Amino acid sequence: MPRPGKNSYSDQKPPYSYISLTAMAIQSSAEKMLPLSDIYKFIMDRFPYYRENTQRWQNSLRHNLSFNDCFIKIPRRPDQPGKGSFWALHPDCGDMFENGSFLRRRKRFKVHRADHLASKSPPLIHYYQHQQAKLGLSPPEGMGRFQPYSLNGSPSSGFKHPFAIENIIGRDYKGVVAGGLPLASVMHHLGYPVSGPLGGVVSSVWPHVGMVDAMGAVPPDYGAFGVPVKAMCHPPGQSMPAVPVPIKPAPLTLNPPQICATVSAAAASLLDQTAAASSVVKGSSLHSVLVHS
DNA sequence: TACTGTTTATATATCA
DNA sequence: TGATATATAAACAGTA
Repeated sequence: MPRPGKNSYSDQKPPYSYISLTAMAIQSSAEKMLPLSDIYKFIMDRFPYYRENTQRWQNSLRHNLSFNDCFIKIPRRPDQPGKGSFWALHPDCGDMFENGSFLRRRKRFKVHRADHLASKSPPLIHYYQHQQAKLGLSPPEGMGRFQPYSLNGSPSSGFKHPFAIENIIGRDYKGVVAGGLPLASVMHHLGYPVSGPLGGVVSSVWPHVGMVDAMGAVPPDYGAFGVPVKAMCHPPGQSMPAVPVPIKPAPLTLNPPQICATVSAAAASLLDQTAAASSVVKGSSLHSVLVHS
C-alpha cells in the first residue's frame, strides 16, 4: 500500500487495482452500468495518471473486465447505437475487498459454474430493465428471457457495492475501522488531517475524485457515491493521498428467499426514490431498501 | 480502421 | 514456500 505523502497521486499511480477503478466507474453511474468508453473516461477524468499510456492500461482494463466474473456484460439493444456493451458489477461481488485493500482482494470473485449462465442474468436484470424503462428504453435483447437471479451456491446479498462512498466511509463514519481502531486515530497516524465533518472524511478518503474540480473540469453526477458532489471535492489546490478504507457491507437481515422475493420490487422502489432524489443516488439505497422492506 | 472483447502467457506482489 | 491476485503484453476475432 502506498504511503501517504504530501503530494497527491495526481501524477502517480493511484492505489487502486483496475478492478477497483472499473467498479468505481460503474458504481458512479446512475444506471450502475457503463460502456467501456465511459469507464475509460471516468478513470482518466479522475486519475491524471491514466491519461498517459492509455493503450497499456486500457488493454489491462479490458482484460480485467473479461477475466473477472465480478463484471457482467449487458448487451446493447439494436436501437441503442454505439460500440460495445455495457458493463455492470455482479451483485455478489460486494465483499471482494473485505480486507480493506483496493489493491488486492481477499479472494477473487468467481461465479459458480452451475450458476454461470444465471450469473450473467442477475437480479440486476430487473434493475436494468427499470433503469432503461426510466430512460425510455426497453430491455436489451434477450433480457426478457432472464429469470430472477439464482441464489444457488452463495446466498445473494443483493446490491452491496463496495465502491459506494457510503460503504467506504460507512463504518468509519461510525468511528470503527478494521482492527478496531477509530478512523480518526488511523488517519491521524497516517498523517491525515482529521476533521469532524463527514465531508472532510470523504474528501480525505477520495482525493482523486476531488481532483476534477481542482483541474477545472466539470464533474458529472457523482450521486451514486451517495454524497453530494461538493462534499467529495477538495478545495482547489488541496490534495491528499487516498486511504483505502476497509469495506464490509452491513449484514443483510433477509434470508435468500426473501431477497429473491423482494429484489425486484425493491429495485423498482429504489428507482422511484432515486428519481425523487434527482442527482443524489445512494449507492447502497437498494441494500437499504432490502434491509428495511 | 479503430474499437471492443477474449484469451493466453509471463512477471511480480502478496497472502496463508 | 506454494497459491493466488494483479499487472502487463500480445494475438486474434468480431463489429460499428
